[in-house]
Amino acid sequence: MSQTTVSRALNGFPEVSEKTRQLVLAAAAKHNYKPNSRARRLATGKSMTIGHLVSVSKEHEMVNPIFADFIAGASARYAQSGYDLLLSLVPDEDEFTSYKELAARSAVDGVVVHAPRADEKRIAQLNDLNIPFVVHGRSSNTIEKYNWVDVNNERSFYRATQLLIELGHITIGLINGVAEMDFAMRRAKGYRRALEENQIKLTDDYLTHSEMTEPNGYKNALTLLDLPTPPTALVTSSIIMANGIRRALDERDLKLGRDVSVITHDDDLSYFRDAAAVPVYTATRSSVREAGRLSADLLLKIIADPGRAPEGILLDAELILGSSTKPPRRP
Amino acid sequence: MSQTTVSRALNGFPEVSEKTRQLVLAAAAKHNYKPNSRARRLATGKSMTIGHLVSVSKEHEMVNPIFADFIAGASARYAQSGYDLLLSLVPDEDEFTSYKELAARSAVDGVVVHAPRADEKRIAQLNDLNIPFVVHGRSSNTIEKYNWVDVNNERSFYRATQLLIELGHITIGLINGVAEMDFAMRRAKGYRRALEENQIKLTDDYLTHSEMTEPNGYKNALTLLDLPTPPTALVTSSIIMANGIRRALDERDLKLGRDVSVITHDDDLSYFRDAAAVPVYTATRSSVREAGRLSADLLLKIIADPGRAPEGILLDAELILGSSTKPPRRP
DNA sequence: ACAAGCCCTCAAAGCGCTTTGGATTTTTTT
DNA sequence: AAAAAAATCCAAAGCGCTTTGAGGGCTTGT
Repeated sequence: MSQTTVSRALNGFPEVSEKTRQLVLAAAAKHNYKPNSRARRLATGKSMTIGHLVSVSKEHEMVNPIFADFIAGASARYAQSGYDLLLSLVPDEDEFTSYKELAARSAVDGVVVHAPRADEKRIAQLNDLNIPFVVHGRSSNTIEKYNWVDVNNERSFYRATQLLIELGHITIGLINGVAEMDFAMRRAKGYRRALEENQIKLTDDYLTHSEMTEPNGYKNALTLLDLPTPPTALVTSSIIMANGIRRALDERDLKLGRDVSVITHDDDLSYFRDAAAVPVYTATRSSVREAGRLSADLLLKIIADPGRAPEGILLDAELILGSSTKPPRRP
Repeated sequence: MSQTTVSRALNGFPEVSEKTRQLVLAAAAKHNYKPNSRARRLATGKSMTIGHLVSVSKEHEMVNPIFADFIAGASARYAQSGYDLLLSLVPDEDEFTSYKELAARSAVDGVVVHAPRADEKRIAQLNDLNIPFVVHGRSSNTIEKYNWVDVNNERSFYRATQLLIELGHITIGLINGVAEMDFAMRRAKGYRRALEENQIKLTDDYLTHSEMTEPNGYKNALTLLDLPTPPTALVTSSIIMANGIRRALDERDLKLGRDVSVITHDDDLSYFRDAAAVPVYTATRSSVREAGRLSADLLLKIIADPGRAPEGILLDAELILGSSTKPPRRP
């Protein structure tokens, strides 16, 4: 049997009879034959690989656990379509170089951009390189068109803050992510808008920006609690920070909910799933794993149809009521 | 200038003059030329890719955040040597199929095996497939030789338990990982050995096994605290579970350290780094990122020299004193 | 100045597939 | 039953590199 026939049978071309196809498939299964990906990729001109470049700041060397869940979502989708997932953690100053290199050696058919900043150079760069990409998040100060999957950060933090205000809180802190990140900016915006609409004036002392680690949650919570007029409620950007905040409250002998209300953004991480009948935290919840799935989906569509107009997918974070929010204690 | 010369210049062969090489390099840099990886891989017969297959249990769909840090360590090492990292999350029943497929289509030059069980079929399977691999962890019930990088789990949990006993604790619980996992088994063994050596008899009620999530830490801590004779000290396998334990203590109005002592294993995750002058948790600490680096290192060595005798690298977890351990309160 | 030797360069083959275009066989039509 | 059409199959080219085996230019020795 000729090579052509085998190739056609395996790749589902119509020029081969069903009978032959079955024969070929049976033989392939028997000998555990799979076309060599290297040869196949060279012949087809596709690399059947999606790149995920995660930038790691040189000093901090941190990898946000949300990547694990995001990638878990994406990976499942790639597997379905026969794509491989190439993961690369790059020092952030080398980011562009890495993209360029990937493009030059044509190692990937597309990439996912993680953690965009409000000013994000990568978008223009990738458009220049003409390599299909999807951004997980958005970039406020970017005018170019691009494909993205994001959560309604501004609106959900507006709602979270609004909820606290309705409960009677007036002094509300925000323990946010790194200031340059787009999502952090949007969240701060939502928070500020809610305060303004209710004529609440708070200085920026009530707003902290940092990498969303547990220790930072702790530290920033302490800082806010030490203000002359400490907040009676906190909004925070990550359930991991919320864990740190809880520790800070504990140390001050304050009780979560009773003494200080907390609303957290909840990415629905598999190792921090808040699935009790009454959730521990009142939260703006949106599954990052689902975002991964959708991003992968969108990217594969773009690759299949390069002429496609850029699309944005906005996910709704739900505001979930838990037991970490109560009216402030009467003084 | 001929293709050969360019190829040789770029790949550092001695048959080309230094002058020519510089010329070629300059031209390559100018046009941003990088050899097409697909073609190169076909020609060389190497795929220059390392596979990381992470198995995800279908029901739980969980991705342990330690992967993020482990892979961060490994990724850096691969990048240095020009290798790509192929990440695949596979439902655990498909594990072997995935390895076989990867081997058949020769998509990777080697793989890293994550989270081995005490009975681990993958090791024999990979040996059969004759594909270079390194196990992160070990498999107690496996007689075959293989390369591994592991922490001294038994010893460090022995020491942790011993420390609690020396402080005066007699009722000590262990909140462990999934029972089938090799590391969990070793940790339980170390814990039991310390108890036995001190003639402390405790039923298995004081030992819980589960996925190492925050909610499980919480739930299992509550279970133990509800025993007729509740433990005055806990050992746990993950700092994430420790966060859950802290929440459980909080709910019972117990103070970490004062009322209940806790020692946790600490993988030194970047988002949970316990770096205070006096650490929050007394812990058996070992950087999983470093383990990633070492695993990658070892795997690349094996690939470079297939004749190599299998090697095991045993890392020492340090016992770090923090403020979560005190003598038990006098009743 | 010529031959020998060395260093550098080149043309061509091959990696294992896919894909094209033509050849062969089978089926359908009249 | 012969011709036309359809269904199969096959040989060969090509994907963009690396690598082999051979040729060309330059330096050195006599």
